[in-house]
Amino acid sequence: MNYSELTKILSDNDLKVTPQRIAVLKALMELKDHPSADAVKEYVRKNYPNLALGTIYNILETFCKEGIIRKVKTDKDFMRYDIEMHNHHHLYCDECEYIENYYDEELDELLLNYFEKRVIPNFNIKEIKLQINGSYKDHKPSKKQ
Amino acid sequence: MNYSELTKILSDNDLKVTPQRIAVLKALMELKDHPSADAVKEYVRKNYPNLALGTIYNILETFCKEGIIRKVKTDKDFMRYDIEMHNHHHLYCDECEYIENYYDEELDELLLNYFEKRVIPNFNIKEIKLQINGSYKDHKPSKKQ
DNA sequence: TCTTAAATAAGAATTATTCCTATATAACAT
DNA sequence: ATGTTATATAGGAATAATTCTTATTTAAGA
Ligand SMILES: [Mn+2]
Ligand SMILES: [Mn+2]
Ligand SMILES: [Zn+2]
Ligand SMILES: [Zn+2]
Repeated sequence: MNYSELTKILSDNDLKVTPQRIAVLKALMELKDHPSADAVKEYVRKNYPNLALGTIYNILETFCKEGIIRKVKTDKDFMRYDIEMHNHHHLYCDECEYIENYYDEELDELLLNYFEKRVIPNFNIKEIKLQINGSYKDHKPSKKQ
Repeated sequence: MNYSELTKILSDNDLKVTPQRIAVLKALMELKDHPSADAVKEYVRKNYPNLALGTIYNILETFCKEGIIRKVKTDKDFMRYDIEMHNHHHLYCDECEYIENYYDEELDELLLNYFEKRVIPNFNIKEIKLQINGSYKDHKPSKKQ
């Protein structure tokens, strides 16, 4: 994704185009595995060694508010972020920190149909995400993302 | 659940029976809404004002290791815990911190069948949990759990 | 080029959680 | 019942992730 496509994402969301935001946006796209703020920091500082960590948190929060990215739920004590906004679910590996996107339209259809019939009293469903827990048969060792 | 039932849970898991562990176990059962360590602290200190927060974290971690409780994934920066170990899913309210258990055997059956056919390459599924996001039509205001 | 509201850098502060260690105690053996 | 010992706890310090504060910089529009 080139510079003008990245700026478009920002200006489409009424955000000022700054080098920091572009760098964070690019990092989120390159780092496939739902990076943490720290992982984003490591990545962007290759090119912007002075980019403040506080700024990264600001930008991530702004992107969340604008719906450019989402937070990913984990059972660790740090947050991870997801720039893939198309409908998908997640495969969580038991043995490492890897979280993979899982796309399955047939499944989405199945769930949609199921919850059309099966109404949950007093609750208004907006979306359903699957956490698929398990392990990769061949999983790569991985540190904090 | 009475005292001897609580002690049984501990001794069945080869854990020493201490007043602190009993108190935390009881708190987890009384506080239905997937309490945080802090919520457990507030609850147990009604009866044990000196019970150390570090001890609560120790106990929660021990219970997790023994499979007495589980961590609940949220997109907040603190952990929540779940003593309900029967198979269930979660309803996450958009507008407050409430997380409700959702039991649905028909759905579990449906998913089981679906993923018997639909094998995910290189991934070994252990369990599937639904995060059902939405809002209660009549939702109670709620602070940090 | 000028203006200004908004964004950033740098570091302090806060919060959740973990670590450390002296003391206390549950479980078991005598 | 009492003594022994490995383990658990209290209390406080340390750590790590995140948020806050404020002076400075800058993007965007006039
Ligand atoms: Mn994803
Ligand atoms: Mn639950
Ligand atoms: Zn793995
Ligand atoms: Zn609610």
